[in-house]
Amino acid sequence: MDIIISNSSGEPIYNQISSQIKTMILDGRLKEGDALPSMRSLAQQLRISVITTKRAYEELERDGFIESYTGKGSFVKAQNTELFREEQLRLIEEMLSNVCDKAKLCGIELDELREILEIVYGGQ
Amino acid sequence: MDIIISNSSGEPIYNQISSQIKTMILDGRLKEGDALPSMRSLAQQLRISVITTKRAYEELERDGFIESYTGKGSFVKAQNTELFREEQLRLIEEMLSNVCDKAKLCGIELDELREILEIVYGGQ
DNA sequence: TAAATTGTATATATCTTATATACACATTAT
DNA sequence: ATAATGTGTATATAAGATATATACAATTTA
Repeated sequence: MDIIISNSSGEPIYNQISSQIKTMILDGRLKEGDALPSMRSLAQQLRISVITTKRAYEELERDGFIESYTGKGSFVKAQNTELFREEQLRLIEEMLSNVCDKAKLCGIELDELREILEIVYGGQ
Repeated sequence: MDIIISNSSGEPIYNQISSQIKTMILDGRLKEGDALPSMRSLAQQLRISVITTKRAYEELERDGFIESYTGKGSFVKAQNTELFREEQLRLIEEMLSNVCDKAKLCGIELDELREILEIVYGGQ
């Protein structure tokens, strides 16, 4: 499992893990029923504590992405992608609203924002 | 001084204060040389500790927005608005990049993002 | 059924946020 | 001049979030 964590980013490690796994589930790299690495093996691989991987998995379980069974392991659940899309849209709207606030504050026009958006969306 | 703080937002109080004062400086409500409310009076008004207002003012001082003098008070400095604009542009680009990552993850097209951007920029 | 592997729970350490209190400097009223 | 008040500053402390070590419980496997 390719997970990369940064200690300097300021984002909690358990969040980095759960969001990367979320991404893998949503883009199809992980499918319904697939087994996740055990909390211990992932912790060992990332050189962090089991408690931290557990917290990441708890977050994924709370959000309906996986299920864990004592003694067996953790597995990807069936996804409601449409519901997730709606949730993401709400988040994106909020983020764009923050961008607009920042922009207006120093006189950045809508056109300029549109340009930046197109550039960062297009490339990568 | 009209400053509104929220205890439930999750954003640190000192950040809420400093960012609102930054806004006032940048949109012209506060001008070079203007005196800020004393740390004590602002703390009293917001029913928070002096240490918290001090931390907000320290942040503003570190970012070059104000200067504080023991016994006298805190005052707005001359602004380099062009430099600030450049910094904000970098931040905005980063935020838009995050938006695009989120969008691609659940199949949201550039057109849809553009629409949302226009809506949240236009109204308010 | 014993050993190994899995998830879980408890107690602890460190950092960030927010605070109370006491201190140092400048202005103002006497 | 100087005492009183108002200003910013420094130290010690409390509460919450993040990450950990260690021991416990359930399942699988040899």
